[in-house]
Amino acid sequence: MPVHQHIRVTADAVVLRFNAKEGIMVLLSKRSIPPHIFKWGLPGGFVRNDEPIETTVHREILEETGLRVNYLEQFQTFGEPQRDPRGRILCVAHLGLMKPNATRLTPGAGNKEARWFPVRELPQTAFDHAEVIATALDHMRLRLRNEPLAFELLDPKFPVSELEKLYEWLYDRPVDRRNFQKRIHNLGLLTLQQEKLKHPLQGRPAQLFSFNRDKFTELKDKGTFIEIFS
Amino acid sequence: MPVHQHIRVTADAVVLRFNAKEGIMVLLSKRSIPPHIFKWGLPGGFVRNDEPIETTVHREILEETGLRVNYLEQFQTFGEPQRDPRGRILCVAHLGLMKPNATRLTPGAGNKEARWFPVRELPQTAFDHAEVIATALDHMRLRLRNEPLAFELLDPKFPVSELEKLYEWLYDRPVDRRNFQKRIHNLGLLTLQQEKLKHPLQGRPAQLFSFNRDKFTELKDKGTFIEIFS
DNA sequence: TCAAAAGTGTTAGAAATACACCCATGA
DNA sequence: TCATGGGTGTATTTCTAACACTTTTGA
Repeated sequence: MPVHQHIRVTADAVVLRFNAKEGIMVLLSKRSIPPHIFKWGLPGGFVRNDEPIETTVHREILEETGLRVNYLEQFQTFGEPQRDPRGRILCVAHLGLMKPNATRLTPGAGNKEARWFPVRELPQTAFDHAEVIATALDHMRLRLRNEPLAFELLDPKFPVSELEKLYEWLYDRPVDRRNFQKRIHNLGLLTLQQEKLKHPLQGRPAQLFSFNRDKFTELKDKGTFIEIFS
Repeated sequence: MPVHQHIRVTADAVVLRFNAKEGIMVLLSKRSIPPHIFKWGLPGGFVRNDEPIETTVHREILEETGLRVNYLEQFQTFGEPQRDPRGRILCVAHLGLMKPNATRLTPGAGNKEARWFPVRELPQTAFDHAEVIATALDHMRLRLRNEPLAFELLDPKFPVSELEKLYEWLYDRPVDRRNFQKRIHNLGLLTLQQEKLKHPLQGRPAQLFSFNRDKFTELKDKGTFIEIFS
């Protein structure tokens, strides 16, 4: 049985970035070869024989887009027999998160065209990648309740409103500013920075905060079940 | 690159059962061939070329143990290059749940020996299966908060105390009986049955309840975020 | 001085927690 | 009648939810 098995494996990533104006964006690259030529697909590719799966993902993202994610987590393996016309190919799908700076795409870095798309306005996608993206967002919504993933999408120093707007975009519902601030500050996970946001486009400059990861780890080690937000 | 890829794929399952006396048990089968001969491993095996991954799991569980699970869900793919001495072999790991009846093992059904082990007293396990089991239990603990997985481990009609004890075993902490009942009943997910538990070993016979899946679906469709228990 | 976003407190209702005694059954 | 597990209520505290005006800045 194992001798005759012929299944190939790719590792692909749903890479997200966020900012308050544009919302949540996903990184796609335009396919330059069949199948699904000229459609947009997730960065990723075939796992090398001796390569850890996460390494494949980092390598392919870098090759196809020139970018490096600061957070990567596997979330599901897609394996329907007919999902790829080339034969049986499994896709080990990952969620990748980037901070707003460092997401600039330099055209011509590879031979592929890469672009950020708002998750609510995706182009025509290759294979089952639309389903993979939808599953990634569901996964993100669940994980965000208990894990500090949100901070992987924000600059090291950020205003509370930025965090709040991330939740509003992700869960697609309004959040009460006052209650949100109380709740977040009561958790004790944010450290006030001396600086304020420089040159806001408009309005009063916001206080900046940083995420206190040590405090989070301490709470988690104590066995406290942390509900960051819901 | 894809032409030279030589990676094989297995689908394996952490199958659980539960009862109040013995707690949570996991199904293992004794390996009859190298590597790790005579160690205990998860039921599972190589995915056939045109076979959906879940089908592999059902088939292998049936072949190795004669049992059928009533719930199956993929939770993680394990792919460290050195995890199997035979070469690069990925393991798409699943969580399987069974109801207390229908877990009787009939010896001699296959050529393998299969047994239930308490999750807290595992024997020596093959490959990285101890890690896979630990990850499955973490996954179960998380999913159980929002999904009605607990009922997959209980008989169709069960006393509330059975549900409560499942939570106590899984999270390894005591639960207040009165508060638990209030909370569970307030959710409105349990339907009172006319029957009472027949022939309890000791004490007053308990009222039986069934899980109201329609009600759960209705709440979920309304967008209510359901926290079953934590 | 205007427009835009930031910052801030109180109150009412809901939910969580802590806690102990009586009931139904079989041996 | 005893041992065993099942069933139940109340008071306190904590958390959640609803709600609007003032402050700071740049244009």
